[in-house]
Amino acid sequence: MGSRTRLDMGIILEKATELVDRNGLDQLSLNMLAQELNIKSPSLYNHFQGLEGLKQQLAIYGTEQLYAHLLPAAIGSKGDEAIHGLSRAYIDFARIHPGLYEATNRIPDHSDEKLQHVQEEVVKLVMQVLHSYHLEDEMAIHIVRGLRSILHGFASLIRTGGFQMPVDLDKSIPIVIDIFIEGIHSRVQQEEY
Amino acid sequence: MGSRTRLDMGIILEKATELVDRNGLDQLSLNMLAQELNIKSPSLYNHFQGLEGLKQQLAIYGTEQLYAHLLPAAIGSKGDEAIHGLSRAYIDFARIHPGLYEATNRIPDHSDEKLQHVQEEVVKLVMQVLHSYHLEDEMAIHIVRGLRSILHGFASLIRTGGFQMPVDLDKSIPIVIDIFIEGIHSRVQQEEY
DNA sequence: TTGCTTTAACTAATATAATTAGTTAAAATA
DNA sequence: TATTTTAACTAATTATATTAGTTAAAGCAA
Repeated sequence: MGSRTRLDMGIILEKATELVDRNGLDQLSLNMLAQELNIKSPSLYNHFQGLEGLKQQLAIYGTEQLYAHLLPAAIGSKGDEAIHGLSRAYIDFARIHPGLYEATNRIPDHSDEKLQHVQEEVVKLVMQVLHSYHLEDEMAIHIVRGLRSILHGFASLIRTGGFQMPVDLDKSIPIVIDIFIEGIHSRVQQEEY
Repeated sequence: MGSRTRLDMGIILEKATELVDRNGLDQLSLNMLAQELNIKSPSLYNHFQGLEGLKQQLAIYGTEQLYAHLLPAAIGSKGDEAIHGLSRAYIDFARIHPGLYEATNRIPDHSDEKLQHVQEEVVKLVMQVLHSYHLEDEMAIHIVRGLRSILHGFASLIRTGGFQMPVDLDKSIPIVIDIFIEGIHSRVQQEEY
C-alpha cells in the first residue's frame, strides 16, 4: 500500500464544498466526506470537532470566499453602479456555490468569534458601497438591512425553486435593485456627485 | 398501564412544530418526537414515510399556517397599506414560528404536488396585494420577486442573527418596504384606484 | 351485541452515522 | 539522528433511522 493520505484543512474544505454544493448542507456527513478523501471518518477529528465543527469551519471558509468574491465588485465602482455590481456578484456566488452559501448562513454561537467577525466584514462591505449616498446614520442601517434582505432572499428563493414563473431571472435582480435605489433617491434628499 | 396513546397527524405536527421552533429544523429527530408523544419511534411510520416524510408534511402544514396568517392582512386593505400589512404579518409569522417557517422553505421534489400547490397559493396572495398597482405583466413578476425576496430575506436574517446593529428591527421593515414602494411608484407611471 | 376490518400502536432486529479512546506511522524539527 | 508532533489508524460505543412482523383497540357491519 502507498503512504497514508495526508490532508490539511484546505483540501478538506474544498472537498466538503464540492459535496454540499452537489447534495445540500443537510446531506453532509463525516462518513461520506472521509470516503471521498480516502481516509476513515475518525481521522477527521484531528482537524475539527466533529460534524458541527466542520459546519462551523465551512461557514467561516464560505464567508471568506464570499467576501473575496464581492470585494472587486465593491471597490471597482461607486454609487448605483457599485450596488448593481455587488448585487450581481452576490447572486453569482450563491448560484455557483449553493451549498457553501447555505453554510455561510449558520447562526454563530457565543464561542464562535471568527465566524462572527467574517460575517461582519461582509456587512461592512455592503455598508461601504452605500457610503457614497451620505445617509444619516440610523437610516443607513435600515437601508443596509433592506439591501441585504433583497440579496439573501433572492439567493435563497432561487435555490429553493421559489421563482417558477417563466420570466428571466437575470433581469429580475437589476430591476429590483433599481427600484430599491430609486426608492432611496426619492426618500433621502441627496447631494451626490 | 393506561391504554395506548392514539394520535393523528394534527397532534403530531403540532408537537413537531413545538420542537423545531425550540431547537431548529435540523435538530428534529423521530426519536425525540416519539418520546415527546409518548410512543415509540417506529409507530410514526404509520403516519408518514420516515423523517423526510415528516419534514414534507411539516412544510405543507407550515405553509398552510403561513397562508392563513397572511390572508386577513392581505384582504383587509389595498395598495400601500396592504403591502405593509402583509409584510408585518409575514415577519410576525417567521418570528413566532422560526422552525416551522424554516420548514416551509423546503425544496419540493417532483412527487410533491401538494407542497408546490400551497407554496403557489402564498405567491398568489402576494401577487394579489400588488394587483391594485396595475403593473404590466412581466414587471409584476419582477416586483413580486423583489417583495418576496425582501420578506424572506428579512425573516431569515433575523433568525440567523444577521442584524446585530443596535437599531430597532421593528422600524426597519416598514422603512424598507416604504422605500421599495416609492421605487415602484417612481418607476411605473400608475393610474391607481 | 358480535365479529370483521382497519388503524396505529408494539417489539425485535439491522444499518448507518457520529463519536470516543487508544495506538501507530510518518512528517517536522531540535 | 533523536525527539516531538501531527494525523492517520482500529476498535468499540451510542444514537438514530428504518424494516419486518405482531398485537391491541377502535370503527363498523351483520
